Amino acid sequence: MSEPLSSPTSPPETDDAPSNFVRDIIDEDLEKDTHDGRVVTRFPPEPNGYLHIGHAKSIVLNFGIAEDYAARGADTTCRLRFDDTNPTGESEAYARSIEDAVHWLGYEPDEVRHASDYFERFYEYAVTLVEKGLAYVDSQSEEEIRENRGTVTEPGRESPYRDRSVDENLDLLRRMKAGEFADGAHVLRAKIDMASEHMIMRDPLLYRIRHIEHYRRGDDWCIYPMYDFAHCLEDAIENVTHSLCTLEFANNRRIYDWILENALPEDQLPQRPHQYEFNRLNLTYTVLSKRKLRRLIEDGAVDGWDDPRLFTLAGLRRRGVPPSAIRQFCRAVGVTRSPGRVQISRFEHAVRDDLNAKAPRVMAVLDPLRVVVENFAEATGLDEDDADRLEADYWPRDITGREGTREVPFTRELFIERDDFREDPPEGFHRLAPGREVRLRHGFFLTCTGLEKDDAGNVTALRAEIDPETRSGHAPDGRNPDGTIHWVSATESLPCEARLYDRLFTHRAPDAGEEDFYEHLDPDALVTRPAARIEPSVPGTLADKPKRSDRTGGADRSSPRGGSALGAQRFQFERIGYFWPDPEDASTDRLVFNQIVPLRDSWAEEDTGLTAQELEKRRREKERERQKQRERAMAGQRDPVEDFGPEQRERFERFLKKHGLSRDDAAVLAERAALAEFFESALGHYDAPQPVANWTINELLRELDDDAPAASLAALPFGADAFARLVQLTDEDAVSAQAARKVFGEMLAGAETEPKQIVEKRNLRRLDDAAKLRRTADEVVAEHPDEAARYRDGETKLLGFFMGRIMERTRSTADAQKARAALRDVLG
RNA sequence: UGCCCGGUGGUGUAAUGGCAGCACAUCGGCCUUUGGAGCCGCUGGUGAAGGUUCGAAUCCUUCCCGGGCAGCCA
Repeated sequence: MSEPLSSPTSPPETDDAPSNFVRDIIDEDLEKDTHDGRVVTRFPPEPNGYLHIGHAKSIVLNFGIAEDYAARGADTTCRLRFDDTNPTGESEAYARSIEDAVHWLGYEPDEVRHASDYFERFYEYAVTLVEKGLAYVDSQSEEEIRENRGTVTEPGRESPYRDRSVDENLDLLRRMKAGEFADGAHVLRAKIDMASEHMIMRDPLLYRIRHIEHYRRGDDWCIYPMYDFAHCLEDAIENVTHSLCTLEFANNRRIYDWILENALPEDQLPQRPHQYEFNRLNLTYTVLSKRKLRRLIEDGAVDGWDDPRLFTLAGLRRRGVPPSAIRQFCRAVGVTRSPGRVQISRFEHAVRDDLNAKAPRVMAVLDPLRVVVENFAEATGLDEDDADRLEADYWPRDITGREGTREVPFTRELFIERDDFREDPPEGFHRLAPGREVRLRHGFFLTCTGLEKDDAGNVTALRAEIDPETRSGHAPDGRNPDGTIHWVSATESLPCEARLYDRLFTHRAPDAGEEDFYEHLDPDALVTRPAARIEPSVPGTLADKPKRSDRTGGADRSSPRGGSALGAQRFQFERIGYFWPDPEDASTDRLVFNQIVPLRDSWAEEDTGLTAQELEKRRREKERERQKQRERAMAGQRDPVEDFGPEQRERFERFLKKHGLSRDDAAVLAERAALAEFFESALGHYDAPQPVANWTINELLRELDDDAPAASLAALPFGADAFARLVQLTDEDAVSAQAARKVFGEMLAGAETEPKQIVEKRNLRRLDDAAKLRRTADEVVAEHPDEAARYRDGETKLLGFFMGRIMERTRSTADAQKARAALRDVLG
């Protein structure tokens, strides 16, 4: 009976730890031992607002990596670091709420740090850059700086102060720090390149003057570092190995790398932190940006940061969403580099999935309709105002390992859900209607024998009779009603208020269009049911008031808290949804329940997903869209020669006429002078234009740095002659195409650059011995009987699978033609 | 328009040159004292065109579409 609500051991959450590109990178670094087996991550919020579910994704990512890799033996650390470099708007209160939210989510940072503790060190790094001539004090006005930055298509102009001497810069910087200048009088800038095509590199600002009190450092400083300067250094100071941030910082990686490469001592560079960007979490039917959330709150569209309609962590917490569900959701959505919008139904699924096994079932009626059981006394043998106390299970039978029951009073007058009765039931309606019989959950079968209406024609009460033989919920004659409905006693149930929350916006992407997202606000996102009734057992079974003390580390990680035997905070109101007492407004005299998430309701009109028809329509639209795009793509194709200069044109013509290349190939080579030169030089050693062109374009080109093709070509460990000999080797069938690519890989690595030598050393000569290939094919087929059967069954695409196995076994040396023939032979 | 990043069923995500898989949603069936849960099944996808390769979602080229960058914000 006192079965604890939480299982003693939490389920291993790492089981489904998804593979993602960040973990791939970490695996690789661990493999290469880049960081001596350390994996150091961090969650770096600025304490100027509240956290939302998007931050939860980042928290789960960073702390989850620390947990998972620690379990695998790595030396992991994950810190909470406040990125408090801009005192405007930052506060201790925000910092506390953020730390609290991290705890609530179930994580304990290895350490809590503050960027503001590093201000002295940042300054030292700034001095270093100035001394190296890589930073200068600029005294232009804010407007001048903006104007001189240029645009995405026009280069910027250098500041007239750009060439100040190191000594002058040092002096000015010192005086900025000393408070000799007013806000905006000077800034410190990196000296990089005002003409860079990367806007971020046009002499980015490093420090600005701000005579503002910092919530932790007081008046210690009047210059504050910019994000791009501070963040990478914070990571370096903390020995962060993998610095994870969202995609919009991808451009900033250039300056992140630049600062570290130029400010850090040489010996720290090999282990310096690297930034990786992942996709931020977006949800349908809601907004998540700090700015938009703030606006909703300040305008009174919602009731505060913890309004349960909001996807702030405070809101989700108040609504009753368990942290374990949020963690699971965050793991399930995945980490990639493609931005998208996750359907809210996935979130709801995660919450239901979590609560299904954890929330005991009770009954509540949100919109009560009175039912008078006219044969009560006669059927139960009790007095009219007595109660038949029915024993009801807290758990359905498919929830294993959970037991427990309570008594539910069954009286002459009941309440049922108004929705569960129709005077004129539509097709497929399984519930109560005049003359119909339904099962009352945990009790009798009940038949509606009549109804009462008010002057307006609204049904005000029902008359009904129960079958005395069905107290157990079963009929001796085996009949089984279509529907089962929930109910409470009219006289013994308790009044309560229920708050139902729905998505805040009616549009799947409220902030995506031109229009203001306010236009999509759903006024019905909060529906209050003030006259709800709940079975009397509930208040006594509630765990301690949830309040803000819901520190159950994600509920399932620590032992259940005291309180009643059941110790539950969250319930399923049968057939409605999951609920818990509102932490602010519920009290012992006032029952107020928040709906955490409704139950899935396959009877209700589904407005979340798309119907089959809509799906079909979408498909047709997509096909049309594709057709259109095909046309657009074709129309956009232009003659590459159009933009060519005279030299390129000349090369193009030569490749076309003299070497007989295709227009595409000729254009690719002609466009790139260095590559063209290499190509023609290779041709001098092996005069087979098309094969050499293929190799140049498809294999060589990708190894070149786009920004400096000539330099990377010159830096190649081999010349055009060796390259030509490689092409010749494969062209003359001495090695298979795949083996040739292996050889090329080794040439790039540089230890041995003569193709023939590599072929000999690695034993990569083409294998075309028919008997040998036949034996290999036999073995491969014998090893995969299932696939062989499927192939013989007509799944001929599996030939590729078998080819793969042969190539694997022969280290890519097999002659493809002959191997294929052998396979066909064996497979019949 | 310069640069960077991204496009895989309706949605989110796997497949690291070798069988396009998983989850959610949808639809159908089974089961059910919750129209819940569970179980089984169906439908449906690599933005386009060329190229390389025995073999391409993956490599190359071009195009199309979407996002980001011109704060003394982060």
